[in-house]
Amino acid sequence: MRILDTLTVTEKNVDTSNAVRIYLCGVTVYDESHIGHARTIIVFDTLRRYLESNGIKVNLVQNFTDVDDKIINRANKENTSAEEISTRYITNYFNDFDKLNVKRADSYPKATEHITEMINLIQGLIDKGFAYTAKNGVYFSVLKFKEYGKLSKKKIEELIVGARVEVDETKNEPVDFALWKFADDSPIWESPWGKGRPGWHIECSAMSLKYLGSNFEIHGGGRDLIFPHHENEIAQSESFSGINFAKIWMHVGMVTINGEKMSKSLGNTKSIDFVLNKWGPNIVRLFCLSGHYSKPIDYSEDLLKETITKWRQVENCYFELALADNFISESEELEKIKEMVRESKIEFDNALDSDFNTPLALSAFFKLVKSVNQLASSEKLMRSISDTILPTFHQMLSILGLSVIQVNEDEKNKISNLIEQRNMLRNQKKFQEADVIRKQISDMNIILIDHKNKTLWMKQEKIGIEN
RNA sequence: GGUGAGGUGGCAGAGUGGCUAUGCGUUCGCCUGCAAAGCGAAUCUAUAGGGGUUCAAAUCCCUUCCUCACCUCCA
Repeated sequence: MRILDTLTVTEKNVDTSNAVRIYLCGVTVYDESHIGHARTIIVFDTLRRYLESNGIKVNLVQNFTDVDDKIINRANKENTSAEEISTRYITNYFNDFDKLNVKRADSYPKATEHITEMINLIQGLIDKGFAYTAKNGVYFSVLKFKEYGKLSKKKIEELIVGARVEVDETKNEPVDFALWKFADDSPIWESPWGKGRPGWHIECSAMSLKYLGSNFEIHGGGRDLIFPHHENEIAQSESFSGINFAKIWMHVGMVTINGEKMSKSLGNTKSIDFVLNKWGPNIVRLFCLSGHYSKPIDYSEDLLKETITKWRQVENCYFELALADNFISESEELEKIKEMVRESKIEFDNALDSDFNTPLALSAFFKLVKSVNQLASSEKLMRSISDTILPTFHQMLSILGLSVIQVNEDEKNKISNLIEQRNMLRNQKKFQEADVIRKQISDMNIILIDHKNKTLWMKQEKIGIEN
């Protein structure tokens, strides 16, 4: 599998000979997560699902930033503690992402639980001459790290000239960034240099080193983290370890709305709670994977509505496969189907192997869906054919993290009985009474499909906008 | 201003030198008691403008225009 590396701007092979170690920059827990966060996390969730489906072990570490000025501000505003705020939004995070069918990462380290590791790292940087103590804190000396700017392709001189923030005169250079910030009010920790809090970037250097070592396979996050966050992480980590930090940097494009970036500061975010209520998890996942991960994707109601149609086809396909009749089919036909399924999976895999091209993989998936619906429509979808297709269909669904609504046995029996009653009435041409039963069934979110010789049913996921 | 990514049919979105991507939409049809869903056919040979290289370019080169992102916290 090849992934485009932001640092070298080349496609690099992912080393899968051992467990693939992935560090994903997660969220700062001061508010609800939104669809932008969801995209990044769904991309990485799908990536890990794909690798795992090929029998490759993955060690996915995703941090929570739970010490930050925004958290403290919010706590002050609500007259509570920073801890209360971060705990609340971590709970909120898991609630949202469980619903989005995102598999739990292998660990979710928190900044506040790794203060010691950060202090050790900062001390190491001071000892090696890369960091210094000043009036307001401990800073990283950017000029000491010769390769600074290599990830974001920025020149240090230009950063110094173009510094837009008010320059803190106590630093040696305006570009130097804080590793430790002195503070007197909670939350604060003791350190060899004085009470205070860690800077933003140091947590990821410390925690990735602790959990994944100093040269792991993939470091990921949103594109907006390239500068300064990931640039600074590289500076810290490589100055400390003396070796390359991550082998591949993988960055996910922004979610825009009306062509503009969705962000808290612009106030145009769509929370995950909102999109889940409106569209449901499958539509949201399909939407997030419908464009190449590296490019921006625009959130528009029309596009999401389109996605509902696509999802209905998948549901239709699923129930056709699940409820196919037990006819005996010709073996010649079966061989053709086997070949079709095999090619479909190869197309799907090739797309993902080639810089995780999910839109291309989705097109392979929808081709398979279409083929099934064609077979069903021409009354050729026998049990044996369904059984040939089902494993691959399920595998693709599982990689994409999609799940068709499940129906229990009681419900199945009830549906079968009602269908039988209705068909009896239909045979007697008592259509009004038959329609009453159909209505009764549709109230259970079951759609009936009248084929020539039998009536098929499917359970549809309820999608908020349709109500 | 600097840096980076882009501009593909009504829409979304692949393709990075030659072969119909794919999907949605729209119209008509099949199926049905009527629907729904599904299927079929039609629409759609598109590649920001201009130059160039080539037997051949959406794909390479030059140029113009436009969009977005990052340069400040941000997934």
